[in-house]
Amino acid sequence: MEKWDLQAVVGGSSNDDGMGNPEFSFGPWGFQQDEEDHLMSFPEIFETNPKVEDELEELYKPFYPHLSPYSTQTIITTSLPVPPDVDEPAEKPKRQQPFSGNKDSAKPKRLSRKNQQNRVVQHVTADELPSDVWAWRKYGQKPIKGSPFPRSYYRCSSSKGCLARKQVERSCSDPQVFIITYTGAEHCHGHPTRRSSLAGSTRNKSLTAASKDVPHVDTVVSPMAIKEESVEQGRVKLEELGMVELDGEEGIKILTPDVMFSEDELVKRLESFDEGVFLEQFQDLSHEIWCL
DNA sequence: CGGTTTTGACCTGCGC
DNA sequence: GCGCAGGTCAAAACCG
Repeated sequence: MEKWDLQAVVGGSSNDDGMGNPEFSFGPWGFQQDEEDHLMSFPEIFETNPKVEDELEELYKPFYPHLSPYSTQTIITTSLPVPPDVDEPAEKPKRQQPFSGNKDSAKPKRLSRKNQQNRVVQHVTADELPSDVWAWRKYGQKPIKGSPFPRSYYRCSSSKGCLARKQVERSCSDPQVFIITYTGAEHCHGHPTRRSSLAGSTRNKSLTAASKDVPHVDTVVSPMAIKEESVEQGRVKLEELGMVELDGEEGIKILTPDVMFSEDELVKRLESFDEGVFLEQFQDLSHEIWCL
């Protein structure tokens, strides 16, 4: 994956990073999805190239989250947002570290269950597993009583102080449905423009049972660093096509699954955007993805 | 080297 | 108070 950095987005919303900087925003804190059809079918491609189907399955899935008959649901269990509070996270009595000694009293403590009241729950299918702009690091996995599938625990790795977390588990009633629960606080930082390193992120997860149960969701690139003027051009044009919905002066809601290009390429494409050739360009992009 | 995943052990909340 | 289950830690291994 050299030429393109691709990122699929199931939900979209607009927000501000708190510093007055507008950004594209995706992820759990503003979920939206429509029922647009798509221009072409990746499964059709795979059917003609079965040998690489497995390898590219994870790649293609995010592009076409609507292929499944299921519809994504988002359940916000409480409407009260947890204020980002990095300096003073919800404190618990210090845990004794039996194997490391009492070596650290300053690092963030675990959140108590009572403090995880702000939960956003999404029910998605494997095809719809959302990939958001945040970088998540898996920090645990536990078997859940009553469910044959384990639950995986992820925390945001974009910023060391970020308390955003999510859990991914399969529904025991319908193994095709994944339950993604976002807990903790909102991200306390801007979206990562690029992952600092991909090391360790590409191991063959398909070889492990755990990964089969809970597919990994990776983060590649966000469009945050794109030239603002180009973004603005793209916004207007995408809105004209009904692909996005401008939300106020700065915000933008993605109404269709998105594809994130490399920054340079996206800028180029936005600058030369032409409705008339949009479909053709999309077909070309799909071909380039296939050629990876 | 710096990032990730894996995984067993430990901590904590909650019900009884 | 006890036990269970969920949530987290951190060492080890892995990867680019």
